[in-house]
Amino acid sequence: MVTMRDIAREAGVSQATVSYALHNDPSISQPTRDKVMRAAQRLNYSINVSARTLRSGKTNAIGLVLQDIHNPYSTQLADAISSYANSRGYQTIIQQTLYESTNEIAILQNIVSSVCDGVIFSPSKLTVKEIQTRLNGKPAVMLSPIDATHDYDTMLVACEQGIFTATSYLLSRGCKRLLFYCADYADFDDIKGATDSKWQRAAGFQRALLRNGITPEPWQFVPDQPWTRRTARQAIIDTVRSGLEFDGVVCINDESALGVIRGLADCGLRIPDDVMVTGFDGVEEGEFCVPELTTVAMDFEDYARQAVDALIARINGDDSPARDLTAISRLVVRESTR
Amino acid sequence: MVTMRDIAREAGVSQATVSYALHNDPSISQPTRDKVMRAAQRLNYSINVSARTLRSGKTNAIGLVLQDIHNPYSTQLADAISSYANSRGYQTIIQQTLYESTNEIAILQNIVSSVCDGVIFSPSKLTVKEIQTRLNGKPAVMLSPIDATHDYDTMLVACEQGIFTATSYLLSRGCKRLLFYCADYADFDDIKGATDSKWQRAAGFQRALLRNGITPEPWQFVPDQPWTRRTARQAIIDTVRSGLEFDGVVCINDESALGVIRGLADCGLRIPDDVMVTGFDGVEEGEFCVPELTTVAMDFEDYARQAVDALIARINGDDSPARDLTAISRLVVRESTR
DNA sequence: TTGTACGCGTTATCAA
DNA sequence: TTGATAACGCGTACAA
Repeated sequence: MVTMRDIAREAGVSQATVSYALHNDPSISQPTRDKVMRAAQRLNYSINVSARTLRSGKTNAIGLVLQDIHNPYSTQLADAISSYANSRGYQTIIQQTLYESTNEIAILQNIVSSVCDGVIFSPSKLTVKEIQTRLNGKPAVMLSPIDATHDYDTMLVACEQGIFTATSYLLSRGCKRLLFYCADYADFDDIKGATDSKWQRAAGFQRALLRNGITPEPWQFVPDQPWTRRTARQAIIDTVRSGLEFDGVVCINDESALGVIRGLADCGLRIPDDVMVTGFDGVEEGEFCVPELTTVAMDFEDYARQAVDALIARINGDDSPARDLTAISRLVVRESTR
Repeated sequence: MVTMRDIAREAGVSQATVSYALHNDPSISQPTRDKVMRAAQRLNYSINVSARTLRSGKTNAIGLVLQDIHNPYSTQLADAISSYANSRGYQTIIQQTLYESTNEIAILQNIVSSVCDGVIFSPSKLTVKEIQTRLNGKPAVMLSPIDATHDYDTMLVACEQGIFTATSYLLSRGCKRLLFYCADYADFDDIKGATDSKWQRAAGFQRALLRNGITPEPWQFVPDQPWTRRTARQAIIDTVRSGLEFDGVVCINDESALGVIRGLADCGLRIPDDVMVTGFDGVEEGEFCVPELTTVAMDFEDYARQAVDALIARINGDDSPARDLTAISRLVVRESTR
């Protein structure tokens, strides 16, 4: 390994001079700087990141902790965040908790161990308070937490509003028997104040029905499932086979919607003629499936920008009160609705 | 930040004793160890990774450098590799070169800076020789390089064989007018020895035709394109509009195949009745698109295991001659063929 | 304008 | 069985 000492020897200066020269410190003369630069080139020098971090306390990296990167939403989010962080001079270290609190704890440990300067964290089992005690003062931005505290900047998605929009759209297109995929049935009064993203989405569905004079009924709710293509496909097949009649499915996210589309195809139902389908997220796959997916699309770039900007501000010492941030979303009408 | 010194003070021992105790060194007595452990718990200690790395020279991380993580193949590969590396006690740091040699160089710099103990590298512009000089002796495993050297273990995919299998299958199902998406037409003799994965795939297509007594002709080759859904969709639409008749498309990868399926749907053609389609990779999306995609599926777990095992062996000092490694692939027949 | 000296938190060697 | 002490490579106050 080539160190600054090696360059110093090669260039006939001290190690400190090398450090200054490589950082373009104005106190170094141009000839000396050139001499150092050339020596560094010749020896193929590259700085030791551990030593720099140990000395400076800065890593120039942010952590991105997601529950699971094995789905298009997460990978698209990771892509957007790492690209934008990069443009702001930060590396991104991506980790997944796989819905295990032990992993959450281990990752938090690791983050505090000066692996990164701050973290964008999507909690799954741990509450914000529990996270906070383990974070030991490291800056963090939370992604849709279970409990609403105001200790950290929080990225929100307008779930209730988005599903309300999608549902209203399906009603306006003539759907009479709408299904919501997926949530267990609950009274509107029980869920309308929920902070949990699942219940917010269910609430948006119910509000749209009520607004149109329809009282939500239990049959309209396909029971709670993991939000994956595989489970959605099977669940909708089972629903069709049960003999239930419906002409539209409001899906809780795009991945489920893709599974629902596939399951309806398995049953020989035509989309949108027999059944209309909407998603929620705006993942790329929705542009290329057959039929293309009508969805409430989030602006991933906007989301990434807001989250990363907030985190970097905190890293740089911003101590203003925690803020709630919401990314832009909009309805994108494609082929899965008429 | 809590350091070993703080624990030492808290537990009334020296800092070195703390280090030994935390590493379960047998020379520390049980009572002392307990005392230290409790103190560490109390203070919510977590080790400083930079200091450990600086001192030990080991990072317990591997780099994964891909050309582009914005596609299902790459994300699935990244997922498989990081999961398996994790099970072997290594963190994975994922980076993308975005097909820019400047990025490749910058990332190599960064890797050499003791950010990780070794790297799994997918070259795009740089030759293996160029990479080697910049790698400065760091262990590496190459993913399908442009030039075949034998300085590094190399992960190969049986491209020629795989496309041969897919093409042969379509011929056996009665296809008479096959298209290959996508490669510019070239004589079989020109390409049969190619190492480049694109030409290997084209060669597999041609060999299957020749084996069945068919002479490949230029009209069968849709011109070279980026391997994305979007370009494939447009290209196949243009091909149909040009009036060319065909009854099967052998696609160079799954993502292209998904675009082709979508483009054929745009043209009102039925799959597999009017046109059959095959892919190559085995990405998950192929199980859920309409129709499901027949493809030559690689075993991502097997691929990840071989690549990571080889790299870790090198990190641990294995200096046997470089080996070529090939992941298992097999034809998976689904709905896009009859 | 450049060099000296020290410390960041850890691990490893040697004494005690 | 434990404790001093010296590195690891870099950044920076301060001296020259």
